Amino acid sequence: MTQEAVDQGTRESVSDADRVASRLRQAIVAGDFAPRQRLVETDLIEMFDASRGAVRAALATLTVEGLVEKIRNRGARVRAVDLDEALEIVEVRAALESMCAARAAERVDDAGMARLRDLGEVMRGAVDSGDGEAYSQANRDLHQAVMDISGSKVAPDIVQRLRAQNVRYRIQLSMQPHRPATSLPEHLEIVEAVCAKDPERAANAMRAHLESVFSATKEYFGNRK
Amino acid sequence: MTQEAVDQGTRESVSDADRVASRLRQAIVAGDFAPRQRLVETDLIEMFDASRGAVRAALATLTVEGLVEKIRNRGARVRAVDLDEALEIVEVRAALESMCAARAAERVDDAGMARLRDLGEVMRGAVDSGDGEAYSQANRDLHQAVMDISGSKVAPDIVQRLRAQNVRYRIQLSMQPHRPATSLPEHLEIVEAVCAKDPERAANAMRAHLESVFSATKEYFGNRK
DNA sequence: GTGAACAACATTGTTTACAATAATGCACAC
DNA sequence: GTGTGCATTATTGTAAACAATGTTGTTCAC
Repeated sequence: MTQEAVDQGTRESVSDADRVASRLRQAIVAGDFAPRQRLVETDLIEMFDASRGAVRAALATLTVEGLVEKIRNRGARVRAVDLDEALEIVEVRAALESMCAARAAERVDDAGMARLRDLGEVMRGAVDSGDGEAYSQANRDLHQAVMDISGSKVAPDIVQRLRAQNVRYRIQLSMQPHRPATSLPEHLEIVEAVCAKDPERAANAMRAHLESVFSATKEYFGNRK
Repeated sequence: MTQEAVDQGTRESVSDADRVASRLRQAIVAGDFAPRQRLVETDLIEMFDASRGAVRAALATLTVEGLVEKIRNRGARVRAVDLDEALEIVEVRAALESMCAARAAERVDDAGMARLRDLGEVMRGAVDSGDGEAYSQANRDLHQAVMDISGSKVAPDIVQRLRAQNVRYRIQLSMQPHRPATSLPEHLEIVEAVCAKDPERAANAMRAHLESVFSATKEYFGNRK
């Protein structure tokens, strides 16, 4: 639930169930499990070297989070998010993240501005060198940084959960060769708007960016399916 | 052992864990458990006549939902939402519900308009007769109706979960004698705006209403605490 | 060859017992 | 009287066994 998903080594007294949930979540989000892939308890026990109870609790957790779906007496599988829902998720993100962006513009300090500008430069460099993986990572970091700076707690939690749910669409979209070049200026405008401490401009920049993501998702997957 | 006859009746085989989660959630939201009250597994087993595994799974579910918090080796308790978080929740609701209100205004049909206007009349009547309970119920129904009409799925789910989390603030606020009279016109404006099929007006009406809730919450609880 | 009944298997749901941990109360020294 | 250390108790965390359910493959009648 929280971002303490470091690992089990450093942190003592983390229950097995939480550990399994953390690693399973990470595996799903990383794409190690395909959508609709069955999650057989026995396999997970071996994979994570945990008891069945822990695996079971982890599956229950991820089910509530929307990453896994369970059918009674038929087990769990990775939930497949359809296009309509993925688009809804982007819309909700737009509503919440634009709100957080405005708040971030109100509260940002020097350290925050440095962090944002740094991420902006990383993204620019990634586009120049064509490093899609680095861009994707910086993308995620930037969105997270804006929400951290906003000082909110409720909205970021929700957004993080939603981002995990449609990770498949985000990943495939970011693999489009031209996509980073398209979204780079949008991201840079978010950085500038927040650093200018202009809440309305920041909200608009974030909303414009996510509307761009919305259109690109609709375009790309609407045709494919 | 199984008295699901009283509970689900015709419903086909709902797991014990889900049944317990459902009833426990309802109990918390209804205020049968005070915030920070301990939830000892043994007690819940007796209370709901369920196995320990089922109780445990239910507690895990409600923990992810944000209604319960667990401390390792120290058990579960009803999570207490502080004022800051309650206000954040109202802000998030404003962002999401105003979006849904606009969507509802675009999609509303005759049946939906009839439902909204009916609820508006119920609220007006409740204010006239001073029936706070009826007003509260209609209030909840109205917000739910707008989200139903919006045809969305993601945002309503989130809002419902958030509403459950700060139920305590909502209830106490609605007990303020003058509060229904204040919020009635706001609610009626929402109804009118949606029925006028004016998305922007609907979003503004919903946002204005929730900003009013925000202010009232801050005012009332900010002084008390 | 086709379809239905049935049996063997795989997987999950449930219950029970056991271990680990934190809270509590008591004795005892000072 | 007060505080510390120890033993007891209450409560949760973990593991294993058992029961129920769904799935699959096979046999047999037609």
